[in-house]
Amino acid sequence: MAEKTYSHIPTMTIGPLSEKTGCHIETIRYYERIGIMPSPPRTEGGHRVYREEHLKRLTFIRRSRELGFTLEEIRNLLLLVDGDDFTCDEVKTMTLEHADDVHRKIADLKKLERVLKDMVSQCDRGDVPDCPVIDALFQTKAYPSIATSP
Amino acid sequence: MAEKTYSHIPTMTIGPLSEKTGCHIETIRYYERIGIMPSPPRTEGGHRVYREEHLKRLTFIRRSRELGFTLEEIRNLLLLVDGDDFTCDEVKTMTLEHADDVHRKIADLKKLERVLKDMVSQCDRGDVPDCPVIDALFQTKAYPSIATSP
DNA sequence: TATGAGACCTGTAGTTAGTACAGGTTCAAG
DNA sequence: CTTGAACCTGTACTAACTACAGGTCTCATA
Repeated sequence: MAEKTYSHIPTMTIGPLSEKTGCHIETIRYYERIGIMPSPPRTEGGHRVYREEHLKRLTFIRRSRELGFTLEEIRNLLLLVDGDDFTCDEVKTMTLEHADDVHRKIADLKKLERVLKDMVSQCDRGDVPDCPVIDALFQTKAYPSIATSP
Repeated sequence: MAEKTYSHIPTMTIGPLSEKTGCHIETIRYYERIGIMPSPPRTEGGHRVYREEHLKRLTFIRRSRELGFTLEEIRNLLLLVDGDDFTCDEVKTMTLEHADDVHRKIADLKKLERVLKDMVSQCDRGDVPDCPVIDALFQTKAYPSIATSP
């Protein structure tokens, strides 16, 4: 009964980890390459063997990506988590900054939508070859500048 | 008075073109490389010489980019313009499709903003080490799925 | 125990829309 | 004629992956 391996701990290869997290296999390997996922132990043949902690970490990364954090931001969040001396305040600040970014992006896109709709509303005569949209695109400054955030 | 060159047509090198359009020089050369700007004539020494038509075309591209069209979409718009047998309808359709994209993106980002704000609103006790944001990020599905468009 | 399908491996290249050099040449003003 | 700014080419880099090619490992079944 006593085994020298950790076989009593549930492990998995990259395939199941991929299924459980919804991350593509290539993405998981990519995360390892760029250092936000640790290199897991391998089988003798070289296959990656993951444990519960890897699943947790990858879930965290995935979830953060879904929320639009960049990998750089996630890297920082993970540093805080790993250091385990972070304060809630630091995390809150980062999240609020990100929320602001999102907010700005929404505002930019709304302006954009407005301009596009305006342009289209000019052309309601169907199949004439003269096109107000094209005309507008040739204008240097037909509308107040649209500041699309990077 | 009769000159065999086109010196009576206003020309410019890449620097002034860059200034007038707000496109970086490298970007202009890039557009030429990928074929959405034509290769202009050159001086004997190899410097690019642009004319009014180049300025117009680049303005068109710039403006379209500002409006969030991809280079691929712009390529199509330019095909229509170049073919000069396009109908306003085709352009209108493309623009409306793009507007829809933008609309969806706005909706997605709004959901995102909501989730971020919700997460942050959980943590109002300042500097405790236990952080609801981090906790939420470790959850597989703490919120209804956020479909961030590609 | 042999075998074969399927899972896994590494490494490289491509995607989008540019930006940032290095190292060399040309232009135009004085 | 000189000099410094502007221009040239070519390559490499960015973010966040995705998509192979070509080879190896695993493990359930015969």
